[in-house]
Amino acid sequence: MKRNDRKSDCAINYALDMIGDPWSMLIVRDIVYFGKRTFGEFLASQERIATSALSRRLIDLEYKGILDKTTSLEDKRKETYTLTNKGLDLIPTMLELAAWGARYDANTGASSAWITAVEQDKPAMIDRIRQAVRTGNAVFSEGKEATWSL
Amino acid sequence: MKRNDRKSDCAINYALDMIGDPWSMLIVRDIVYFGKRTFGEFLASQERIATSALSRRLIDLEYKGILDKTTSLEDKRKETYTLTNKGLDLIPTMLELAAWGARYDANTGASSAWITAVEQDKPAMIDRIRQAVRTGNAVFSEGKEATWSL
DNA sequence: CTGTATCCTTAGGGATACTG
DNA sequence: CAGTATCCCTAAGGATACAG
Repeated sequence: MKRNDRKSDCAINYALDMIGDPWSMLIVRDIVYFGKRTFGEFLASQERIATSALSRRLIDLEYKGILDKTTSLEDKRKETYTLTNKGLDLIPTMLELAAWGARYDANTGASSAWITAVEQDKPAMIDRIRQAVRTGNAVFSEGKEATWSL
Repeated sequence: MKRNDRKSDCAINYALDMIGDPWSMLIVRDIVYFGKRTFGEFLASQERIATSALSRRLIDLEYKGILDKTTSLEDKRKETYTLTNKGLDLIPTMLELAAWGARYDANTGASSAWITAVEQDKPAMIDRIRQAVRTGNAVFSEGKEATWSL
């Protein structure tokens, strides 16, 4: 029996069943930070996820109610992935992960300014981020985390 | 090549490398929520981790600087696991996971009172939790999450 | 180009035996 | 009891082919 089959009445355990794998939060990050919405955009992420893995993750996240998949209006072949409300509610968790990571990872000095800004007034920032994502804007303008626009 | 080998300058990616597996945060939870400190106590968690898996997780978390392992003063055979500062700093992330999980998991209604209380004044609660953990106290008095004491 | 299917490989959990 | 070692098995990622 695999761990995922184990139920418990713990909310943390539930959360880990939902997004406690190595990729899900990175997909959320790609959407929130970089405004990504398509398969190809996710595929081009820094961490080089394989197509098969990405495909499964997207299906899984949709099944779990974290992503919505809709056919693009412009290009019918293209599917567009957006965060559901359940997915948008992961923003605070994502920010805490980022803050913790930035604190202890020697390689992420560049993003510390942004992290610090978020810490100043977290609830307000979460609102602004949430709004930005819902309206299709990205937190970061480029592939770099150095320049953010909120 | 496995995903863990992939470096990126993303703080979230770093955080996921550290604690993005299915067990690490549950061990942190066991320490923070229930005041657990020994192998046997972790082993008895609701989710029934196997001895071998627990052993590897503990070694790994110590290696990553999240846990400290010290020989118990009373019983020399017994190792005691405590959170480092780096580990204690995971408390905010853990609380966000719990809040998110409680919101969307139908089975965790029992813990919502506690979650609500934390949301009232999160920074203060984090401090109190941190202090409690450092002094060896548990947030929850029993195996149930219903009764908390802070 | 978007996404899935296939095949291969591996990390890591489960059960259990075992050492101290 | 604390913890590790061994063996097995499965979930899931990587590479790639390929279908729409």
